[in-house]
This record gives sequence, structure tokens and C-alpha cells, in this order.
Amino acid sequence: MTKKEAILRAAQEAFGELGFTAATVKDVAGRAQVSFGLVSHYFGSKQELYLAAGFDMADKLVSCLTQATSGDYTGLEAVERYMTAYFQFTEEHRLRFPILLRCSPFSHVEASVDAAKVADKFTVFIDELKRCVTNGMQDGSIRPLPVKETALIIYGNIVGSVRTNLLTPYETGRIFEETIKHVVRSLKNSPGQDGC
Amino acid sequence: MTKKEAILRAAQEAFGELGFTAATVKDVAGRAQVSFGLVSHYFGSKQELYLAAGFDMADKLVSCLTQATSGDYTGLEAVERYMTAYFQFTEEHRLRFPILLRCSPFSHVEASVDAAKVADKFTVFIDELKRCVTNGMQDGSIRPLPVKETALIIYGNIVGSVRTNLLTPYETGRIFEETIKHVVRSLKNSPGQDGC
Amino acid sequence: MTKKEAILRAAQEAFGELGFTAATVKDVAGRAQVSFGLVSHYFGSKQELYLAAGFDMADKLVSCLTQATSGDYTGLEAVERYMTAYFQFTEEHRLRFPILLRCSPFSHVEASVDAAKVADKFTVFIDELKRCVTNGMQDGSIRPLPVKETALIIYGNIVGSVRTNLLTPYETGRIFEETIKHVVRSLKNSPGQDGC
Amino acid sequence: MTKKEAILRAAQEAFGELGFTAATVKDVAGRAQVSFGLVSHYFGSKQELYLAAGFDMADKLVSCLTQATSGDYTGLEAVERYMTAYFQFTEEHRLRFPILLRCSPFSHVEASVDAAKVADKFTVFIDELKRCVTNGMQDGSIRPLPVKETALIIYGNIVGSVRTNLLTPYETGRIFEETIKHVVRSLKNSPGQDGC
DNA sequence: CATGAATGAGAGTTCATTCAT
DNA sequence: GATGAATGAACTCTCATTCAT
Repeated sequence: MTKKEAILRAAQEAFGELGFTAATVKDVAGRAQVSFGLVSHYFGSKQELYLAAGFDMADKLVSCLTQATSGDYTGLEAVERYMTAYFQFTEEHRLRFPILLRCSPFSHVEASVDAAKVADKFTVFIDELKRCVTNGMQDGSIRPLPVKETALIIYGNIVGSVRTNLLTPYETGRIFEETIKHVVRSLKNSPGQDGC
Repeated sequence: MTKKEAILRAAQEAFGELGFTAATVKDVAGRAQVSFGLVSHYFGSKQELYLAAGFDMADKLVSCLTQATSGDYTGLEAVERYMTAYFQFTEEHRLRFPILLRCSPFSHVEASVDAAKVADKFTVFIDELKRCVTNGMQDGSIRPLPVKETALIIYGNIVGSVRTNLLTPYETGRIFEETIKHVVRSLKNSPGQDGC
Repeated sequence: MTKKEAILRAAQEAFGELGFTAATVKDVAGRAQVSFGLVSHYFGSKQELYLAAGFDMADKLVSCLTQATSGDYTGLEAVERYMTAYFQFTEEHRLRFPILLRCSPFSHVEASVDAAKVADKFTVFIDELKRCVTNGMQDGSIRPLPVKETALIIYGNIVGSVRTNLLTPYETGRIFEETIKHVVRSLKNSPGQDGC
Repeated sequence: MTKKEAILRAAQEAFGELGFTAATVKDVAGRAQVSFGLVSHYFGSKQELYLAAGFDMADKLVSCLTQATSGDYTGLEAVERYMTAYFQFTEEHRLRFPILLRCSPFSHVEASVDAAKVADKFTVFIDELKRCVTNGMQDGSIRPLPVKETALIIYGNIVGSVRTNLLTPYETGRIFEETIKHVVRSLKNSPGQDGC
């Protein structure tokens, strides 16, 4: 691992744990075991480092999710696979994932960070969900629902459970599995159900 | 409004907008149009002010929610009323609500803030939901589900949509109404459904 | 003397001696025997302090010069009195005068300082000289000369000698008196001289 | 042009424009289009580079001036030629001349630069003028004046006009020509003038 | 009650310098 | 000869906090 990579990983940890303002460049340098001057040398300002750290994590997650949903699946199956992949990713990156919870338009983007860039980066997560939901309604696996709101709600559902699991001190049990079931129950098209 | 109240409201705004670390005491004093010495005078340290601001908002919301769910309702109806009250509260306090998104165990509580106190304060939100879900399963309005996980998921669902609505620049449409429908569809006990 | 005044005087000394970039705010605070936080408290940024220090000195000198030249004098006498007052002022403020040599459009105004404000501040020095020269040509005490250039040259002459006296390690003798004579010889209208 | 020369020229530009402290080695390397390591490689420390840049310019000017004044001229003519050559040189090196205004005992030599070396280097400029003035008084072209002060005043006159022309945003017109006339009028020996 | 002068720890950032390649 | 990775001292500026008035 190069020192540059070490800095990026350390930044993901530190920013994830403490947030943009509370984390310090010295802290990042210490975790990466490099001098703090090297951080500026490679990444310029603290803000640029923050975005680099967040976007690197976002890119990794995106490639995970698109891989999970590409294939010959019904829309509902794709949603399930999206969620499964998302939850798995968070568990595999417990330590460095929280940067993504922070460097996200669903969080309070800190004043000194370019909110537009962040919002832009995240549209892909929602768009991918929209695609799944649209497909699902066409192939009959998902009941008729407003696409935009549904995609946002599913995403909120996912992130809500991730937050509960990663951040709170509460005992969360099998929350990830239950969240998937929760969403599937809500989306599933059961012909004649309402009429029962 | 007394100056003390003005400071508390200003703190809710400032901390909500900027977070604990980035917001400054001077900032709060400026918004409240008082000298910054007065802030310490009334609230002591910055941390104490932060907790006071967050807990004041939490208390207001709790009383809103308990009022909404107390009465002769089925468990499912109570969940609906809980969610409706929650969303309504956020809309009525758009400017000062975000402090609660931050000063919450579902967020990254900043290092210098007492996380235990915060977590403790929020158990009541989950417990109230657990009560509704338990009731619902007893009265037959809610299908059999693991109580703890379900309560956490519903709460995550609510907060996810609130975040999407309050924080993101995305067009969210009728996300609150749809979130309620989403939860109700998922929880509703439809006898014989799976067997159809 | 208030602490604010002490800071201003210390700034005049430190900036005069070391220049904007090389002088440090800590240095200024040390000379004024105050904490460096107080410097920001009163003057904001280093740049603002620099301008405040330079402009305070400029204002003092201006009032000195206008007082010296106001009265019933010929143009040439006024120029003499202007120069005498200028030189006297520099000698009375040997320690703190150099800030004016630096914070001046006749010096390299440092990149981070607002050059326009500085240039603006100094027009009064030249304008006053122009007035004297113009009067002198009207009252016959000064020979016909281009006003603008002459005023700039006299000013350059003054500052040149001040620099030589204050800054160089060279032995300068009676340079101030000789500079006045030098200028007077050059300006004096001696009817029939050229024709001799 | 070798890379070493390119660095020297770049240093003259950068130091002239920004001064010793504000200019950076990286800046110089950038202007010279070489890596910043090469600057140390050739010139050692920043201070050494600064002196090399200043002294190179001083040497060029000295050779210009001595060439201009050597020949069969009266003292007054020699002074005129000295001034003419000086002004011409500044105009020919507008971009890189300012280093000499800074790296000069008539300026505030920055604390980290060896002032003695600088003062030493510049004695030749004054000595050359002293020689002209002495000659002029012997050959009768210059009136009786104190040599040392007169040389310093003339030099101050020259530098004053150069500063006015190169550094200020003021419209300076034909200041160089007028400065020469100004000095000549002041020095010229007009027998019987005072007695007229 | 209310103010703001005063302090100094600690942040981000810049930059000369060294040195392995 | 030429490069730029790496270091850390020193800078400016921000800010919570204390305290005299």
C-alpha cells in the first residue's frame, strides 16, 4: 500500500468517526503514520481530502450495487439483491463505511464542503433503485407505486437501518434481514390481495 | 420571549444547521441578538447548551407523539398516527428540527458530546413504537413480526424520509404520505394473504 | 495608553522593521505585551492591522504637512516648509516611521495588501506639493516647470533622502538640509539667470 | 539559455515582484519551468539565490554605468550620462529590475538577508557618483557642494523617480527627463549667479 | 442581568529543506 | 543532472472560556 492510499484509508476512518469539522488533518496523518505535510502534498486541502475519501467509498459501493443488480432478475429480485449487497458492503467496511453516511446528501453536508458535488455523486444510487422499481412494475413483480417516492423511501429504509446498526448503541438483532423483508412485503404485487 | 428562550431557539437553529463543532457560541449569540457572555451565563458550556437545545426539541416531539397515540386506536392506527404526528412536527419546525437529527443516537454523536445521555433520551421514541407494534399484533391489526426489529425499522423509515425531505436537494414529492402507506402495507395483517 | 493603541504602535514598529510578510502577529502582540488573540479581536486580520498601522502614520504626517504649508507663504517657501516638516517628522518618529516607507505606493506593496487603498491614501501628499508648486509659479518664486512631474520628483527627492538616512548604514551627514537646498536651487526662479 | 540561467531570471522576476519572504522557491521553479529540487541543487538556500539574483542585476547595472561615464566628459556631463544610463537600464529591464530596488541598502533589507553584503555591493554606485561630482567641481561644471551628501542626494533622486515610475499607479509623464533636468539645474555652476 | 476585553490552545496551511532515486 | 516524496517548523486565524465591570 502506498502512502497515498494509506492517507485515503485513514481519512475515511477519521472523517467517518468524527466528521469533517471535528476530525483533524493531524489525526489523519497520525493514523496513516505519515507526516501531516504529506497530506497537503497529495490532496491539497482538508476539504479535497474529505471529498476524495467520500467519493472513493461511493465509487466502490456503486460498482458493488450495479454488479448485484445486473443480470436476469425481476424488479423485485433486483431490489432485494440491491439491499443485500448494500448491507453486505457496510458490514465488510464497518470501520471505513461511515464516511459515506456523512459525505452524503442525506446527511448534513458541512458548510465548507461542496454540497452540489455530493448531491450529484449520489444520484446514481437513487437512479439505480428507480430502474429496479420501474422494471418491477413492468414485469409485474412490484405493485403500482410512484417510482420517485418509492425509490427514495427504499433508500431511506436502507440507510435508516444501516445507521441504526452502525451508530446506535441499541441491540439491533437481525435488522438487515428484517429490513429486506419489510421492503419486499411492501412492494410485492399480490394479485387480488386487496380484494381478499 | 425571554433572552434565555431566544438563546435556546438560536442554538437549535445554529447547531441544526452547522453541527456541534462548526457552530460557534458567538454565532448563537448573534442569532439571538444577545452578547456572547450571556450564553455562558445561562447555559454554562457549549456542550451543555447543545444538549439543552437537542433535549428541548426531543421533549416537544415526545409529547406530540404520545398525545397522538394515546386513545382508543388499533396498533396499526397508532403507528399511522405516530408517523403522521412525527412528519407534521418536522414540517412545523423545519428550521429548528435538524438539531434533533444531529443530537440523536441514529446520527454520529460528536465526540465531545455525551453519547450515553443522548441514547438514553431516545429510547422513549423506540419504546413508544414497540408498544404500538405489540398492541397491533395482539389486536390483530399487525401481522406477526419481531417487535424490536420492526420498531427500529419503522423509526429508521421515518427518519430516512425526514432526512430525504429536509436535507437533500432532491425533489421529494409526496414522500411523507407514501412513507406511511409503505409502512402500513408492510405491517398490515391480511389473513390468508400468503395462502392466496 | 489603551491596549488597542499599544497594538497599533507595536504594529508600526514591527511592520516598519520587518515588512508585512516577515513580521508576525505574534511579534506584534509580544511588543505590545498583549496576547495575540487580542490583535484579531481589535483589528481582524493581519492585513487590516497593516493598513491601520500605515494609515494612522500617514494621517499624522498629513496633518503635520498641511499645518506647515498653510499660511501666507510664497510657493517656494511652502515647498521648503513642507520638506522641513517632513524631515522633522521622520526624525521624531524614527522607530515607527518606516511603516510609511513600506505601506506606500512608492514601495512594493505586498501582494496580500490592497494596493488601491494605499495609492488612494497617498495622493494627498502629491496633491499638496502640486498646490505649492502651482502657487510658486504664479507668485514668481518658482520657475516655469511641469507641475505633475515636479511634484513627483520633489516627493521622490524627499523619500530618497529619508530612505538613505533611515535605512542605509552609510554615513549621511547633513543630508536633510542639503536636500532642501538641492530642491530650492533647482526650483528657484532667478530672472535673467539663463541669459547671464 | 541553460536551466541555471532560467532559474536566475525567474528568481529576479519573482523576488522583484513579491519580495524575499513572500516569493517561494516553488514559485521560482515554476516560472523557470524546472523542478524545485533543481533550485537548491544549483543555488543552495533561498537566501543565496536571492543574493545571486540581486547581485547579478547590480553587476549588470554597474558595468552599464561605468561604461557611460568613462570618457572625456565634464563632471556635470558625467552625472547626466550616469542618470541617463540608469533610467535606460530600468526601462530595458522593467520586469526584472525591481529585485534591485529590494535587494539594496536603500530599501528595507529583509531580516534573513545579509545586509552587510548588500550595503557593500552598493558602495560602488555612490562612489562612482562621488567621483563625477568631485570632477565636476574641479573642472568648474558643478558648483561647490558637499560631495558625500550630494552624491547620496542624486542617487536618492534617481531611485525616487525609478520607484515612482515602476511601482506607483500614478501617471508619471516624462519624469525621467525632468529628473535629469532637475538635478542639472541644481548642480550647474553658473558663475556670478548668486551675485546677479 | 448583561457585556465584551482578554487569553491561549489548537486548527489548517504554507514552505524551505533534505534525500533517495 | 534532475526529480518530487517526505518532513516538520512556523505561520495566521478561530474560538471556548474566564472575569472585571
